[in-house]
Amino acid sequence: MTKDRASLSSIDRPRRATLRDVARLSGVSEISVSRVMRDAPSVSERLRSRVLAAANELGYTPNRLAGALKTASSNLVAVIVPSIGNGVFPEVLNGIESVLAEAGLQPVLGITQYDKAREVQVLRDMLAWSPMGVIMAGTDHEPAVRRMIDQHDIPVVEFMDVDGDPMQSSVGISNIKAAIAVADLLAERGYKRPGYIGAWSERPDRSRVRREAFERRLQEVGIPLVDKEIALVPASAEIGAQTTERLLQRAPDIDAIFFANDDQALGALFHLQRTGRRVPEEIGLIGFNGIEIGCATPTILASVVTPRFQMGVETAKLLLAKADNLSSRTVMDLGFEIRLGESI
Amino acid sequence: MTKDRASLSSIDRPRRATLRDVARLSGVSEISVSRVMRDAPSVSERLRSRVLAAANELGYTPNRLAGALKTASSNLVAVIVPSIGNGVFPEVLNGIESVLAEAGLQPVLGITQYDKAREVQVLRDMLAWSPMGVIMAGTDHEPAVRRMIDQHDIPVVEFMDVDGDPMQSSVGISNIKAAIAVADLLAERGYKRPGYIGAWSERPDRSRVRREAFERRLQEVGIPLVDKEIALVPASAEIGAQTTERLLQRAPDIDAIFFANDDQALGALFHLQRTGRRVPEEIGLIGFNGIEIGCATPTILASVVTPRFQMGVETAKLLLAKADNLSSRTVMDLGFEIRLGESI
DNA sequence: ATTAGTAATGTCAACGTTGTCATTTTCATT
DNA sequence: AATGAAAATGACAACGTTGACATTACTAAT
Repeated sequence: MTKDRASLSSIDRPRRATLRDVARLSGVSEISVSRVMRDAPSVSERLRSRVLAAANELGYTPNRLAGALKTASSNLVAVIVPSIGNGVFPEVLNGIESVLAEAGLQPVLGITQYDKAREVQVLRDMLAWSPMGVIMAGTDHEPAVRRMIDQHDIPVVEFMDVDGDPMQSSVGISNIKAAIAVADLLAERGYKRPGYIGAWSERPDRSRVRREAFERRLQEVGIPLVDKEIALVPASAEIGAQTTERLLQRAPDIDAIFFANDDQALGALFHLQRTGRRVPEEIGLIGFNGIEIGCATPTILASVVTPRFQMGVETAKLLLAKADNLSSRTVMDLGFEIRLGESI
Repeated sequence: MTKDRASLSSIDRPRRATLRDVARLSGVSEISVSRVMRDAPSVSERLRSRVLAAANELGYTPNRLAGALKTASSNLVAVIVPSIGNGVFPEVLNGIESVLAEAGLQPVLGITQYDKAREVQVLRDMLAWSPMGVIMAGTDHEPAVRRMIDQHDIPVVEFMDVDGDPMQSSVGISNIKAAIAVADLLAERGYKRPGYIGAWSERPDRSRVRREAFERRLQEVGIPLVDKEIALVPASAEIGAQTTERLLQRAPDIDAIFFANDDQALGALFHLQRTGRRVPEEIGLIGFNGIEIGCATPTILASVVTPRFQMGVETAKLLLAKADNLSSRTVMDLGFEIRLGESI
């Protein structure tokens, strides 16, 4: 019964230093240490340096869990994307991160695998950490998502898509406008028998929206869609080659194809060239997203170039703005650009 | 002086429900609610359902900040990568996430921009959240990194590279072995005048390690490196074309090039074909990483195929294992595969 | 030297959980 | 019915921080 304190944690190894430890060592109060660590005002230079020295000596690291609990706010930002496999989300993420890091915020990553139910689960898990904001892809969610957001009332920005109805704000491009632009382009260039190729059963929904708009517009301009082929698996160059082959088997007279993504489009381009079909003379190709490699191919791939990095940047910036003014509502259409290339 | 409580938060809007609220509504103690929410043992079915009903009615979400503070442990995992722009880290991340999600863990993403000082800062910020583990790229860090890890004693797995000396465990491939394999391949195929192309001033260091091993081995097998060209900017297809052109300008008799990455290699491949040089007859090309698109090109790109997704998976699995047994030390060499393709 | 006003520091009580330990209930045995 | 053991529930005190408010130390004006 001699020893009475500090024998709780495992023998000897000093547990993580706390404010109290720093306070004791530097002979000031805990709150003063807290103020120094947070660069709060009203701290004398003398006290500050004394505290800093002690903190340094102990290797003190603030415990954000405690701080965030007390202040009911954190520097965490929930970032929810459907996937990180293909090239589009990493680039947006990159933009998001660059802005968040600047502002001292930390992204917590959630991946939904294009599964709406999972999205709800992921969001729930993230909200448990009281993030200061939420960034998520797309505007089409389970009702539970909106409820949760409302309850926590926390800023949210949805990115990718500007066609849908956002909970608060959205940043992206209009897939419908893009589809129309491509349809018009095909008509203008004199194509008569257009086809369409997609992947992964049109996940996410916005690719379906785009295709439907494409079909509608083609109808309007008098060159209705001849046929389409939607792969069941995620997009890839190889799948692009396969789906193209299948599509052309069924409808050999197709003279142009609009792809849901550049991976498939490139696969198709290479495949057609390999098998001796001339692009764009015999068949025109246009992809979607405008990935960098498409600019370097012997035949430059035509594509709808989406501003992915910028989208991330603007999304994050908008979130920061909303943190100050929650009620603001913004829909930011960043627009796209059609790179004509040589394949159409 | 009539009203006395609950008038703190903004008028009317109910703040987030807590355990206490659920407890009151269901007429049980807070700790019981806690137990139900955590699926702790020793809870009767009757109580469980009563609590669940109340929790549901209030839309209760546990506050992990409080829980984690109390238990001094979280389900957060710090994941620190140099970049998310190029194709390699997203794929690893993908693997990591798939395993973490399965285990109910959440990745917090930190990006260092290949900056060692920034890595320290990022790690510090993340440790403030008491993550249950840390995953970081590479084995070469500032001394402060190791100190922080030691102090928090927390499991860490370093991925990418298995040549260096890990803090605890590492998962990846040996860049040195890969470099040797490529050098040997070139010799074996009868190339006499090899060149090398890299990017971004050889960030990260492991690309430098690889090149040096490459040079050393070439020396050994009697076909010393003729020349190299390291771009100052990040890798891309376009840069690949430029650097190749520059290299060949200086040393037109180079008959094979080893690239630090596939983006540059593909850019080079396309560029050479565009400008009428035959690959591999006049010049052989081999890249690094084995990105998917390289398999689909008219001339299939030779490359060192790295198991990026698997690397992520094994890294995360290893972290989970270490969570149970902190002291375990493992170095897991996943190996690589050389895809010969048609460009060499 | 007194005063008033500001800057610097401190005390105390939360924030929402959960671990420990105490108490009560339940249930199979005798 | 009495007993004991196990299961179910609860009371209480932390976890490490910070906001509100109180106190003390300075500074400048009289």
